[in-house]
Amino acid sequence: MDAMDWALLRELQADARLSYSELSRRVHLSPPAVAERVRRLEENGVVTGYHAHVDLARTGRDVIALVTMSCYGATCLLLDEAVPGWPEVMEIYRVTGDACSVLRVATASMEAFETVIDRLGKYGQPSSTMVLSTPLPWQPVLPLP
Amino acid sequence: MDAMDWALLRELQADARLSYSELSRRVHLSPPAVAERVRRLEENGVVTGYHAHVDLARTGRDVIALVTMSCYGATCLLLDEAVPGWPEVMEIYRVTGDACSVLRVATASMEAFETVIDRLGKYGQPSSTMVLSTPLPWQPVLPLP
DNA sequence: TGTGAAAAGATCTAGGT
DNA sequence: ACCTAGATCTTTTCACA
Repeated sequence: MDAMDWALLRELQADARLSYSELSRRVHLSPPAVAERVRRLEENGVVTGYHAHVDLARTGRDVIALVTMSCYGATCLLLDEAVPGWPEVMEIYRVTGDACSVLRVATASMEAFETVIDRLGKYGQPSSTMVLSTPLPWQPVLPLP
Repeated sequence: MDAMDWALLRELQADARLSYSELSRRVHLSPPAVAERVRRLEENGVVTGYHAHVDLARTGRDVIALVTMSCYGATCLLLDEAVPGWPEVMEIYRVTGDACSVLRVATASMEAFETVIDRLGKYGQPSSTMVLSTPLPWQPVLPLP
């Protein structure tokens, strides 16, 4: 992970669709050398994927919430392989504290959100905090000073 | 937003670096037609960007936390344009409830995390929950049934 | 690790249905 | 809105430093 790798990460985090030749211009390296370095960043698991980001509101997901689950024991949500497949569940974090996990949930309506909460109730006690807006939806990973 | 748009969104969320010709094979449409539809999805703000995702642990960010900020009033964190620029702050959500916002923070060490908390203390009361692991780091936005 | 050059493949533009 | 086709640009491969 030298300065060149960080330069490539910076560019690919900002725009994952940049061509190798455009990348090569920006970091001052030949296209094959860029391709080789990017391949290694992928192989070493530094880059975990390239994803288009989608505006939730513009795709009909008007209700977004952070749901804190308290469900220690055999019924814990984290033990069920199926939950990460629910399309309303965008992220799951296992956390310290009174709760066991935090989920980011996005549904089309409050009614749809209610049925997700009902389904989550099988695993433990859900506690919901509604997201009003997202002042910072995403920030690239940069080298820390 | 017809079935073809959803097919393109599905593919570009799974792999943002797919070429238009590879996309055209997968959705059974000519490359120029694919390019035109993708251009419109970008223009309409449905697609907000294409981003390489980076493994935080493999880039030296060993401490991840969800920090809930209670800071209503003139000193509120959400009023300071500078905070979204801090490299340790990966996401900011404005939320309902006793708190005003939730931040996802990633630092190299507990010591570095402590200094971020100290800096956040200027805006209000931070309450930290540590992230032990991330069973679901990301889920694509799919059309809901 | 890196480069340069040639083959293979992708994109863009134009004209047509 | 979509397709085809040709010109241009990009990616990939490979010999070599």
